Formats: sequence, structure tokens, C-alpha cells
Amino acid sequence: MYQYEHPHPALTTDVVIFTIRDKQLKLLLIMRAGEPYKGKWALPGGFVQQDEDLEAGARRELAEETGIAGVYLEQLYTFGAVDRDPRERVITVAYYALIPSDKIVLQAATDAEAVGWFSLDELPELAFDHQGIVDMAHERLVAKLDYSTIAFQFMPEEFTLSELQDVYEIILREEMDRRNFRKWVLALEQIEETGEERREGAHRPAKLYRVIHPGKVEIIK
Amino acid sequence: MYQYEHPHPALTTDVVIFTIRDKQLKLLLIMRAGEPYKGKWALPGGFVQQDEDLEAGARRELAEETGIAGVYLEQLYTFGAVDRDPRERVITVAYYALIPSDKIVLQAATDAEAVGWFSLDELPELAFDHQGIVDMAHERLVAKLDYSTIAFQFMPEEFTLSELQDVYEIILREEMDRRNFRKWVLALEQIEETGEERREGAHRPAKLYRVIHPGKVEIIK
DNA sequence: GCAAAAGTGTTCCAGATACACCCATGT
DNA sequence: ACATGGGTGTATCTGGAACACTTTTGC
Repeated sequence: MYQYEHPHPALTTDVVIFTIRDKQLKLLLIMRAGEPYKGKWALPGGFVQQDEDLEAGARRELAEETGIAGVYLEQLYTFGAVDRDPRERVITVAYYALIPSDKIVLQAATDAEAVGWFSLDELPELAFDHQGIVDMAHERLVAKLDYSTIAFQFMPEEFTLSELQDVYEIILREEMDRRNFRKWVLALEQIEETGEERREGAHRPAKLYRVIHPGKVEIIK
Repeated sequence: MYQYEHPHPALTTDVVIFTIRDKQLKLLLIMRAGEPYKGKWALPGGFVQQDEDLEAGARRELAEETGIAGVYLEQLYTFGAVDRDPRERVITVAYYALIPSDKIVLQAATDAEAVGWFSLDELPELAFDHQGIVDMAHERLVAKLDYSTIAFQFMPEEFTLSELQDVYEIILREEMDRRNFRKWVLALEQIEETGEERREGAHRPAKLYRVIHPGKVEIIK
């Protein structure tokens, strides 16, 4: 038992894990195995260990659910409404992560939970205040496309300009002119040709590009 | 005494309170009366009550230190490094607040603490990781000037365009062209003439303006 | 009349937008 | 040869930046 003179809230991290799959923006949900909200879908998350920094806790959740390390992770917001958990006062520091589409490897569900990728358009009812967390993460992501290179975090090591444009179009839900998109993205000087091409299908091969500073999200103007 | 099966961290809110005074961007610090860091300057803050939302806790701190309510307050970031407090694990949800220059009324120091406004250029050594919190709040403020109307939160009910320009110049540390500034700020359609003028000194009187949607920070451009 | 801040318009440039045709490949 | 997606250039528009003189007042 742990004793304190003043009441202490519980502290968790929850992670909104985004990826692009099947031409859709998707996020990872797990089905809750225990009460409360048993059987409801929820964000992966859990209690922060006493000797673990907040981001480390979020990365641990991420690794446990997806087996992936070293991806983009950013603190989103801290949710602490008094009644957000029916058991006790629980504060959650929410993070969001972006996973390149080629890295998706769902772990064998560690504790018999169901795990799944859901399109943002077709989310099931979520536990706790997780819908609000998802909404905020989505807003943040869309906003960051405009003034940063965050979208590159969805790309595998090598990719074509068309694939990159697809990512922008999927997240922003708007079509872009191919010539203008290419001019714009190349002018950022954040990606470079690998020198290789990808031949696939009955058409001209596409040049492959790589991110010059992988892992770094640059603020663009 | 409060008992839990798992260890729980302590939870505080700290508030970076900005205002413009003497043509400088200043923030409010209090001198710590007890250990640790006794005698060092620190951000106002304190433990979140068990039945109090996070933002409510931050507003309470703000009211206790400044006597002011109803000002702009935004969550900044949550700091939770394992060793940020030498006593026990303490997570702090940091907020920042913007106070119009005419509203500054320092409370009689509630618990015999010294309280003071400090220019960002001349901060004393701060307790805990508060310097890092201040730096992040400052960055956020500067960034938000570019894409929101957050600067209006520093203005009193009625103000001149020159006063508003002063606020921008002080925070951004750069001089602006008066004609371009006026064109730009009026095109936002977020402020309107009151119809009054302010006569002061041996020169042409200045028209007074008010914010159309006070309290609301609009995303611009 | 003079000092001091308020008020006001035009030109220029850069970055964003709109837009259509040829290229390389597999079948 | 044809269907498919990849690749490229120019004209136009628009918002930001640069820039100087007149107005109103108090003394």
C-alpha cells in the first residue's frame, strides 16, 4: 500500500496511434477486457510507472500494442475532468503517434485484448472521454500538415511523390494539383531522390524519394 | 491519510502569467517560502484539489496570486520528469495566462510570499524546471502571434492602434511599419472603432478601438 | 510655429493557383 | 496500339513588404 497525506490522482498515458492504410487515415483501438467500459473500444494506454518519464510511458504503451519503437510521438493534451473515470480521479496525459504504413505489425494481443485499426469515419463508441481525445489529435494532425513536415512521418524509407501526395489528400480530404504539389514539396528541400525508381504496373516508373532528416519534423512557413 | 494499491504521483498546476508593463513582456513570480528551493523564485502553482478540474486549479492559482478572474488561460504542456521535484514524484500541468495591462492588481501576498513582475530578459534563477516551462510558454506565445489574435488578450477594453502595435513589437522584438500593421490588423475584422478618441500630449488624438469578440482567440490566415 | 504622434496609398515582389500535354511502361 | 500513372512549364493572381508626407494637437 502507498500512503500520502494529501489525495493523489492516478496518472495514465493514452496514445492515439495514427497510420495510413487502405487509402484511409486509421487509428488503433483496443477492446477493454475489464470494467469499467468492458467490451468497449478504447485508446491504448496505462498507468505511468513511478520511475518512468511521461513520454517513456507512452512509448511503452506504443511498443506493447504495436511492437514498434522509434516513431514520431508528441504530447497532445492532458485530460483531467473530475469524473472522467468512474473509479477514482484519473488524469491522462494524451500523446499521438504516427506510424509509417510499412511498419504496421500488430503484436499478438498481450492480455487477450482485441486490437484493431479503425477509420476515423467509422469509429465505434469509445470508452471514457476517448472520443474527445481522438478529435483533438485529429485536429492537431490536420493543423500541423499546414505548417510542418509532420506528414513525412507516415512515409516508409522510400516513397514516390504520388504516395506522398496521397497522404496529404487523405488527411486533408481534398484533391491537390499534381504539378503544384510537387513544386511545393520539393521546394521545402526536405526530401531527396534516392536515384532508384519503382516499376509497378503498366506505366512509367516513379522516382523514389527519401526524407533527408528522418524523425525530425520541421516547421515550414 | 490516503492509501492506494499502486503508487500515485502528486499533481500540480503551474501558471506562467504574462503581461505587458513598462514596454516589456513580464511574468509573475513568487518567492518560495518553504523547502525545497526556499528563497528561490518560482511560478505560482499548487496542488490540484481532488474535486477540481485542471483548468479550475490553474484559475484558482491565478486568482490567488493576482486577484484576477476571466482572463485568457491555455494549457501549455505537462511536465513529468521523474526527478523534477526532490521530494516525491510530482507531475505539473503547466498553463499560461495573458493579463491586460490595466488589470494588474497584485493581491496582498497570501502566505507572506514575495511576489513580483519580471522582464523575460532579467529572470532570476528559477526553482525546479520552471525555466524550461517559461521558455516553452514564451515560444508558444510568440508562435501564436503569427496565426491567431492572442495578442488582443493583452489589451484593455479600449486601446489605440499604436498601443496594439507596441504589444506586437515588444513580443516579437521587431519594429513594424505602421501603415502595413494597420492595414493588416484592420483587415482581420476583429477590432472596431469605439467612436471615441484619446487626446494625450501635444499631438493628434488617436482613435480608440475595441475587440469585437473579447475573450475569443481567433485563428487567422 | 514647432515638436510629437496619428493617419493614410501606391508600387513591387514572391509565393500560390490554375491549367494541358508528353513520357515510359506492361499487356 | 492503347491504357495507365509519372513527369513537366507558363500565365495569372494575391497577399506581404517597402516606402514618405500630411494632419491634429499642446505648448
